[in-house]
Amino acid sequence: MSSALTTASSSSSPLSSKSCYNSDCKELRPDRSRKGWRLRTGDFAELCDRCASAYEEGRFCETFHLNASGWRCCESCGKRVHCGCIVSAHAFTLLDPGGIECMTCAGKNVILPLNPAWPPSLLFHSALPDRLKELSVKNWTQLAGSGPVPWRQAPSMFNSSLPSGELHHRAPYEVDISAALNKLNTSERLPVSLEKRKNEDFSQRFLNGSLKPCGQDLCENGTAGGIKSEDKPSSCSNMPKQSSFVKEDSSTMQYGLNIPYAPPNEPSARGRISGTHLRPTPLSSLPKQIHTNLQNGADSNETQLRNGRPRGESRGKNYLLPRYWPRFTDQELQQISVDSNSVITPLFEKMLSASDAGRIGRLVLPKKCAEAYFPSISQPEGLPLKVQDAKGKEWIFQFRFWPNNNSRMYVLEGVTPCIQSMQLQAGDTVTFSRLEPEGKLVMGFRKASATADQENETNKTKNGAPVQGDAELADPTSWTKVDKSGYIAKEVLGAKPSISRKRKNSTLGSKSKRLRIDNEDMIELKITWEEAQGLLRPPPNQVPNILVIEGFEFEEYEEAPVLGKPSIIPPDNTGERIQWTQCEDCLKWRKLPASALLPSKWTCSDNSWEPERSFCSAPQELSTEQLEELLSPVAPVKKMKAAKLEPDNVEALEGLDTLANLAILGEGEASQTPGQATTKHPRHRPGCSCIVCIQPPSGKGPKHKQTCTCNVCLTVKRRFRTLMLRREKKQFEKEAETTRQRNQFLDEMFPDRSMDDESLTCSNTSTSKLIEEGKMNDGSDEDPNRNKPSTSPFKGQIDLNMQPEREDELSPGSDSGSMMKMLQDTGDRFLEQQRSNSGGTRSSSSDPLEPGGEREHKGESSSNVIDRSSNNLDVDKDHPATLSLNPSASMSATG
DNA sequence: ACTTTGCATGGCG
DNA sequence: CCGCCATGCAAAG
Repeated sequence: MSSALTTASSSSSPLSSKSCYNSDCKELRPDRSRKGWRLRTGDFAELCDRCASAYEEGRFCETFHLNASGWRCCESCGKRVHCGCIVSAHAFTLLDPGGIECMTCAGKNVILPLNPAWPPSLLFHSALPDRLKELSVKNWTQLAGSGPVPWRQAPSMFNSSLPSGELHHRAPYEVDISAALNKLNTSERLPVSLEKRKNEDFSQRFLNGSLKPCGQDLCENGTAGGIKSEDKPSSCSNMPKQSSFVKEDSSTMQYGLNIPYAPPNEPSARGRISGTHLRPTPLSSLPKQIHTNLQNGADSNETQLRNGRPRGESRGKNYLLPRYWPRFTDQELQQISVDSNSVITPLFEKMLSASDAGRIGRLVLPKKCAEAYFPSISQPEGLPLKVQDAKGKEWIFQFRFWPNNNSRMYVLEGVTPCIQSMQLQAGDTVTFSRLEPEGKLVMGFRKASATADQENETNKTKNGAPVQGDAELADPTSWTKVDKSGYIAKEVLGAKPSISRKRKNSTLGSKSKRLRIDNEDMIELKITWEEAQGLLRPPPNQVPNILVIEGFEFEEYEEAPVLGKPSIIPPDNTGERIQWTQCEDCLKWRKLPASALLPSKWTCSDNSWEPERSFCSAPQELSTEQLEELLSPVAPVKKMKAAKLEPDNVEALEGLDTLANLAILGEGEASQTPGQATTKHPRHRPGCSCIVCIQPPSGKGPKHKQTCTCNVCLTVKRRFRTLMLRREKKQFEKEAETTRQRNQFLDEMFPDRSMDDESLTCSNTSTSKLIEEGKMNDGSDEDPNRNKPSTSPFKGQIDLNMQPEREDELSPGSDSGSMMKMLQDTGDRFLEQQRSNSGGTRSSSSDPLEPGGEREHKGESSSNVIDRSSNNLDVDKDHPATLSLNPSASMSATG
């Protein structure tokens, strides 16, 4: 496979202690050797001065691997980059369209993982926004129980669902497990009983991919510049197991996942680099942390220092029950972060039991959490523990334990005042995090009510986005009350906290739950990525950087964005930055300062900026015309801005461009006048361009013939075609799955085996073809960005109603004769199928809709008003965005 | 009599 | 079957 890998450093067996680890180097290393890349053992390659210098200066491959294979050129700057060994593993990033980019270039352009794991569903994605959306909405179930969601790097985490066979991916961030591995060296194993644990078992999670980074890291670092066959996945899978049982010693080492949270003040390069390497970020499902470490070998010590925290002797054996996994939202994290220099490490959380919240003032701590994250105590009396709440107030609790069945029961005593101050009760959740580098413990909370509302809302309509009609949105300056992570507390299904006397609400179990929304009935309740985008606002007092990625503008925040009520921010031509938003009650549009952060349930009464319009009876300032203008497609939007529609382009879009466009342009019989409020769906607002809204009410409107090519029909047909194509693709993918996994690994590690093409080819040739076709059809696209090599062929032409995972779907804007024919064909098939199978189970995600017929809203793309200009984005509400989608946040763009 | 403390019990995963 | 932990409960204050 790759001879390049058998490089010097690739010699997997450590050389004699005195020789330079680089086997291409004949020198003996001096007594004081220098560290190179990290090895599987957690140690670092011991290099002689010369090699170490080369390594540190990034010249290692140039020096020693010059003749090895695996050299490629950066697509952006053309620089040669070695892509075939461990040393260079982080020096490049794989581009979606193929090719690689050196980190310098990647860092400039990207804040997202460029070497994603490419889960099957992503294999065909080329447009970044789509990938984002994909990431945001895929694997929802995997989000369950997942850990903190780093808003900057979140995209990577959605890959945690990758099958175990995909352990090959490189660590999303370099995970500093060196310390853990040090322990590995002293390797103390856990009791067998522990090792046997399934599912929640640390090792199990490792194996199934959720702890991939460590595993990958292990692999990567353990293979010292090359991969030997025995080092490949199999060995990777073994390693984690070991490490997962490594016991902690008394050092300051921390195990577990790094929190995928980029310190705001960290050099962007670092953040980006970590981002670019990310991939399957395990959602940090495990609250334990391993600090990110991008410099091989650079900071294991730092890590330890940073986390100066005594460890219990049994800490290493911890794996936490999912119910304790921290599910902080980025918002919560952000709020906790008092000091921008601090990094928050979510540790764990616990739902308060009746006794916890009771007057006794004892909070029972999950044993493993206590042992993992709190100081180790040997006396039952324990220690006073200083804990800071999210407001910065400090509390001192007694952290102690009781002997219990040969074990311990850990409690925090004296929590009553704190609990009361937070107004918590049984069912609410307290969260524990640590501020780095101070190591300060921070206690936060999440009200069950907020969670309940949130979750209900989530599951009813928005998938976690506290938008209109949602429960109270957490006041950004106050406590975080909203859990956007998509989980539902057990109580929320019942009648609120009232922890039943019955122990452990047996019906629902003690685990947090997320109502499944992947059924047809719930689809209409989902929020789209696009909509979610529309809810994101820069954090207070933050001016986002604008990045252009693949032709799309993104807002990049140094801090996590916050959620707000959708609003429209018109162009800033007067110097007065304002936004328009709609009252929840009277639906009148009100003008507010653009900087105002609006709660999801904003009403006129909240209008403190314009007292005379702080009640619903006050007339609307905007005329219908003005509103229309505001809502018009060319109106600037707040969020994700796809390639702009120039008036000239309208022609090109005629007939087949996105539904949204058509609807907005008022073209076609079914379209609605923009600005005209629709009542077709509660979530649809004036200007909503989804298929539901652009159609006349049930039974009304013209009949559609089979040959009809109106927007609606075309859309329906297109969607049907999508469905069919998807089915085919699915089938194909299934077969190719195994191969692809292997290939992905190989491709990523050994690009010289022409991974780009191969992965596509082996995955789905028809899809590739379609992509090709899409490229060709892109001729009418005047998007200036399309010349960018790494740009998706669909940019600017992505249909709102397409499925995120359907990049193979042609944009209707790129009309052609064959396209029309295809639509016709699929449309016919659709109609046929409809005739013969009218009540059958239908795929909710690509449910064909009958033109002009009575329909329910089943997951159509209902673009949020504020997001209308993003109608070129491939958004599908079948893939709701979760607000824990912090990635989206970081990717938001201003209009 | 009431509260606090430390431990025991047993349901549950 | 075993460990966790929510809660019961008795002793101590």
